[in-house]
Amino acid sequence: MSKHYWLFKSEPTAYSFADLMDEPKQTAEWDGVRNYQARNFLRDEIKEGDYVLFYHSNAKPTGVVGTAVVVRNGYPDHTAWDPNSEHPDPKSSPEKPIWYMVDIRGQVELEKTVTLAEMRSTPSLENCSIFTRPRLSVHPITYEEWDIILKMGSPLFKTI
DNA sequence: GCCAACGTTGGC
DNA sequence: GCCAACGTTGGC
Repeated sequence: MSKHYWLFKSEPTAYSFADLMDEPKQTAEWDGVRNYQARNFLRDEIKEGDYVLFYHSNAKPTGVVGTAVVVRNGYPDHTAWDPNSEHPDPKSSPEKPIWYMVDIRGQVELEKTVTLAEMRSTPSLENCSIFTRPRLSVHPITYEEWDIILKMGSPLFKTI
């Protein structure tokens, strides 16, 4: 059972990495995903103990800002059948859930944001899912990509 | 099952 | 605010 690596996108005006770190136990439900491909990852593949890069989209600048770890496997997203939630879906119900979420716990804020522009100009990241599948909000990434991005965001660590 | 229209994401 | 790239919807 090897760990897998993921990149989760969030608009910081909606939910930022700082918001996650302000939660009790730095833990939150990753709710509101309403895309089938991302849903499949959340429901079937993302497991407790997997690592997550937290990415800010529609930000200045956009990029990876921190890390998190998955603390609960996929389970039905109850906000879908709450008409007062931000992403209601009347087709989903407790009996027949459509959408899923995991819980994540914030770990470390990067020393510096690894911007999308920096990642785009890094040849070893050219096959990264964020470039090959634009607009997806949950991406699988490789260990190599995880490692490269973390080092880009940790210049002090890198020089030790 | 095809595909046009429409909606959303998200970089710029 | 613009718009490219996709995903979804619904008529046929």
